[in-house]
Amino acid sequence: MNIGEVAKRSGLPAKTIRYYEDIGFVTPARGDNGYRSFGEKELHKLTFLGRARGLGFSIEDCRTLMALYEDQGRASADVKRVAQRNLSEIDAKIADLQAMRGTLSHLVANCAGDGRPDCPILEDLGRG
Amino acid sequence: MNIGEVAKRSGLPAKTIRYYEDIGFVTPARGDNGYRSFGEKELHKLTFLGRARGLGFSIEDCRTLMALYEDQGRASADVKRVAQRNLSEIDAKIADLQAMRGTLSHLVANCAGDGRPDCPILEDLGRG
DNA sequence: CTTGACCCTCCAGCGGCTGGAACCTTTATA
DNA sequence: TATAAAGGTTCCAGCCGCTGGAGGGTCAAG
Repeated sequence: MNIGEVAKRSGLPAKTIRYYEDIGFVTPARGDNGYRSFGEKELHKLTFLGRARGLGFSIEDCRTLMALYEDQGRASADVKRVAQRNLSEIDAKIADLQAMRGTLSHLVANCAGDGRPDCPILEDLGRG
Repeated sequence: MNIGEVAKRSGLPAKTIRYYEDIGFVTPARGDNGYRSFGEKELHKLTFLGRARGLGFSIEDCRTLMALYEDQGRASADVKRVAQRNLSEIDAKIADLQAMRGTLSHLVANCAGDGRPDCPILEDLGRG
């Protein structure tokens, strides 16, 4: 399987797949023409990776998860720990964004948004 | 005022202030010793900037907001437009994160997290 | 034999800083 | 007065996770 098909089937851009090879995530074989040649296993890995990234896991987390995935004797506790840490990071980000959102939506709501120069948004930002 | 004091009073790291000078946000005078010399106006600008960044505005948005702030005849509509766009970007990010959070917390909740290898988190990620 | 789709490598850049090296200046202390 | 600590300077590199583009090679169809 060439990179184009793997890209299609995994949902990852070819560029990203090459990058994942660079950082040692997959090591596809090479044909005589120099083209990468992927098997089902590599495709599966990449799909796993794409999903994990989609759930907000960092590349390093993915490395850990991948290793656990391939270790038949792993303890689910190890996986859960990684996932829970990710979950709290996500929660922290959501909280940050919601705090921003609160302030900003308040300001937006109070701004006339017309041709006059008076603007509570700028007033707030400029409060020294 | 040297950079250290501006850093303290604006809440921004000195490094960041130097960076903001690099990208043309402030242009402090220089003393004979080469040290940056900030006035109240620069401090105020930096504080504005810090607040705007804290509300999630991009550097480019900040540039726009700063210009509007300094333009006494601006229309509040122009400011509001920028703020609203930022608000929808924040909303989009929150929605993304909440989708992740939903899936992930579901998986975490269903993972025993003990010494056994069975793990719905990995199972889900590996679903080809 | 050419066209066009695919593949390759390598380098640069995104945003917004941040760390560190290597150096100079000012201030406080012994 | 010597010196050490605390501040300032520049410049270059790196963070994350890709992404774009240049400049090429390869392959299948017409």
